[in-house]
Amino acid sequence: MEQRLNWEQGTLISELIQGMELAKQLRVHLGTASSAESREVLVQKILSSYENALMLLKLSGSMGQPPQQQQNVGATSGNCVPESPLSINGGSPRSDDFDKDNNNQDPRDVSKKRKMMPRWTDQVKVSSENMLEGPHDDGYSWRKYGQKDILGAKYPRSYYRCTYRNTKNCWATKQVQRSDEDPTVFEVTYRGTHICSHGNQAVIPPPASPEKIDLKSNNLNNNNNNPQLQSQDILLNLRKGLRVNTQGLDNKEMAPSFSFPSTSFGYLKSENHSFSPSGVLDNNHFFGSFSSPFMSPATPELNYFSASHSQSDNFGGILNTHQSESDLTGLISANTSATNSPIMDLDFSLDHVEFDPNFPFDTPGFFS
DNA sequence: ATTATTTGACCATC
DNA sequence: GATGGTCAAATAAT
Repeated sequence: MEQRLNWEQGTLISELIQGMELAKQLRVHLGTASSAESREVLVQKILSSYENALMLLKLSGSMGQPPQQQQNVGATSGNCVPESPLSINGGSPRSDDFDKDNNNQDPRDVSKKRKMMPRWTDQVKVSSENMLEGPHDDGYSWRKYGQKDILGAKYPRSYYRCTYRNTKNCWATKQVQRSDEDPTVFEVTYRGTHICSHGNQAVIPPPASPEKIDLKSNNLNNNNNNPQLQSQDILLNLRKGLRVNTQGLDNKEMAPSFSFPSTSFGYLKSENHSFSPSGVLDNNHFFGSFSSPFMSPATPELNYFSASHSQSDNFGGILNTHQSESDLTGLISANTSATNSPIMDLDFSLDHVEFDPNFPFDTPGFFS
């Protein structure tokens, strides 16, 4: 938790710094004969930065405490949550107990949060070729933490979490269930979004890497071609690209350091996934919401958001900060792909952009 | 030595 | 109580 909060703070600070830098750039632009276009771009960037920062503050404030305490410990979650040792406490090694020890926090927050994490299912077909070599991964580094025989299922379900859960507080998990009907098909249910930067290689899908582990154990760790993750990665990378480039001059300069491989967009539009009927989440959604002046014109539906709902910029940034997943999940509850139903993003974007008037922005130490 | 997997047990939910 | 999800000690792999 501490790590995450620090990370949020860092993100917040960098957003604010970015906003400041952009404002400086804008000032320079104003003093020169720069085009209105580039000024507009800068303005958008600035707005986006500050919106992100505010959103970050809001979500930070609403996280990590029971709702009834929200009004007076908004800052606490940002800075004052008791530092909890990640080490195992002697009496009860279970992390649930660890959570209980974390005062100021509902012990069920974590499980609740996880329950509300965005979730979507991907069906992955593993060719016999891959079966032999071991399926290549989805660009993320997963660590298996459990396996369970599921009632009525022929094959056990495997549970994976992000390898960087501890180091980067990345809470993404996935479940892999081999299909009864077609053993070459694996249903991969992803939960949570990666905040670790280690997924970025997914934008350029890695060559088949041997994951022989599961081959011997009946359940393959099949993780290829996951459009959602791809888009998450794109999101992350886009964010990175934004950052890098906003430190520079304007968006036209970002091309060399940032580009969308065309294949990624292909993945985004791929139909090779199905959503679970329950907590569905399509990250295309996020992608769509992550409007940016830099979005490729080749993605009209994305530009649609960009143009019509610039507020949704927030969530692109926030998503990357892995803010309150419960909040986010709520926001995205009406899941749909950007491709299929951009209208849904309208709600997604606008309903939650308002800031909580009661949010204690002036809480001492909140900005420290 | 470090990192990952296996697996039985614990816990929450229904 | 049954079930699914997670933990963590033991074990294996690197």
